[in-house]
Amino acid sequence: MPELPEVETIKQELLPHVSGKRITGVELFWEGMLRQPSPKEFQSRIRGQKITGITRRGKYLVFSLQNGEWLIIHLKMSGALLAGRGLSPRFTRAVFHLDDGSDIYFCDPRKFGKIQLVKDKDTVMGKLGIEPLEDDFTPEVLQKLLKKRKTPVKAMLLEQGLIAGIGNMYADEALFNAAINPLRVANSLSTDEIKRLHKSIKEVLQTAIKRKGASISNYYRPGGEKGSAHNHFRVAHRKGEECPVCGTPLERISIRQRGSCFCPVCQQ
DNA sequence: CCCGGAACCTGAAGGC
DNA sequence: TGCCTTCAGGTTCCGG
Repeated sequence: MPELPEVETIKQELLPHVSGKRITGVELFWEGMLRQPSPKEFQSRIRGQKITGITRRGKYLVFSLQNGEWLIIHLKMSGALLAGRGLSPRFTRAVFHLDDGSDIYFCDPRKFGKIQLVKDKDTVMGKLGIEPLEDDFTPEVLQKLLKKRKTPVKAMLLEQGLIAGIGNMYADEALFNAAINPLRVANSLSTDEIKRLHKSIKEVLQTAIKRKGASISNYYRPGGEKGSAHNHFRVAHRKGEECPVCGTPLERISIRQRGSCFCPVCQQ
């Protein structure tokens, strides 16, 4: 499922396909994915616009258009964007036609993904928290975020208004690498634990980007290839397997209705 | 403000 | 083999 590393990979690999191209039309096969404006207005406002760039903010993909508007896509659980010509991928919910004859297909079996066209991107993303891979995400910043919180640290890591882009898989991986139990109350972490967690978050995300994301569920890159990050997961989605450090069977518990895999020995 | 839980969705996996 | 149930989880919304 697309989290920060997957969305970052899609951004990088989609950019050469769309940069400088003009959108000649959009077909919508399921209108529920469109958050705003109405389908007809969306299609008329986006038609003819040149795509000038793509950025990522948290798990959002942000296309900048020549007229100053923003096409914002969230892939949620199962969304994927494929680039090609004359394809008909399964679960296609929308197709963007470009002026070089190529198409961008938005495929999403679960129909959770959302598309919107806005003039002010802050109305969508203004409440997002800090970007964990930027230099201003320091151990001190993390300490301040943790201090106010009485929730389990795992739940806190998933809050996009605090840190933007971490999802269930990478939260589990970061906590394991920092040897912190996911149920630990956020404001109870020691300075040393916060330093370890900060370092682990950066490393886990950077490494996953190098591996082009994790192809769990429906994640595909724009060319149709999978990522390889999931092959290197140490605890995420590995319930019952042996802990890579101590050999103890990994456990899985539910925290805020999210499956959380961890080692009961290494993460006390 | 803070926290937890339901709803949105449907393919895939597991049980019998 | 096939029907049925359960599970998966990012975000938004709602209630305590």
